[in-house]
Amino acid sequence: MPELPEVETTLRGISAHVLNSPISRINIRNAQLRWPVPADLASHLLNQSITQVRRRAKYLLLSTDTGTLIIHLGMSGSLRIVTPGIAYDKHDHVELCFANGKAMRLKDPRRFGAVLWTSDPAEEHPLLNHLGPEPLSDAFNADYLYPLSRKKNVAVKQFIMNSKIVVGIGNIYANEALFASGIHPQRAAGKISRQRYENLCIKCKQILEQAIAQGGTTLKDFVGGTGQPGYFKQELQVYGRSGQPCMQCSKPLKEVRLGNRSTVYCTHCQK
DNA sequence: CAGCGCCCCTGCCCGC
DNA sequence: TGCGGGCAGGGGCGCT
Repeated sequence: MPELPEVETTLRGISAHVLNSPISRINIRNAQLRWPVPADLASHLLNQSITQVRRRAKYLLLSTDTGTLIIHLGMSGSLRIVTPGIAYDKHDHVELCFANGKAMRLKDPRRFGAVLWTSDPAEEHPLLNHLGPEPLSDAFNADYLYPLSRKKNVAVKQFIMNSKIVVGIGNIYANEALFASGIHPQRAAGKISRQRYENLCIKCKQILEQAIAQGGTTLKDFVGGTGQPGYFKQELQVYGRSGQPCMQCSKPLKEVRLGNRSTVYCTHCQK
């Protein structure tokens, strides 16, 4: 999936095309996602314009004057801007057509994504109201992270992948940030110094920003809003490189499973 | 209540 | 070439 950089890339790709143009038609081709796509979407959106597009965690928030369309891309979702009428892909679920002649299609083969509507401020939605800070915000720093980590036995990788602690850091970038920080992914969160957390925060930001600059990471099928793949894959130091030589010390990278997610690290460079 | 699996689903890759 | 098994970028939820 789309981790934060891929969602941010999608946001930037779709924004200009979907903003401030009345929605002329909505096609729900397959309502089955993580939750059913609301059948009454059209009643909220038809003839309305999207006045704001933003991201919170990995949620895309498209707001009109009366509410917000919440979109999550799950593991395999992508949004594309197309010309209405071109052939649908097999797993195109939802299409919004705009008066400007563009259409936005959500495709999600694995259906772990979501399309929801809320008439309340989106941040108050139950899926969003408990979320931790954005990793690229100033609020994400050692002053915040270090005290939270005290007495926590959970592995640091799981700690930074917990959206109540900080949002948007998924499996790829958790692996990468820990490698860049020289921190062993299985180290207990509570046993890491303030200084190392400071470094970890900086590395998280650097890696996420670098990935955004490259249009995200395309492993298999991710495309940004205008159909382009991301090029950060070639920058990956550890993710997907189990058994291959460490880029720093050449020792073979090790892989373990942590919280059911593949975890790759260097036994020599990460302590 | 923190923490841990399970599970939702399709597709792809690997080994036999 | 076909098929079964395992695994994949997320995260809500139920159970202990």
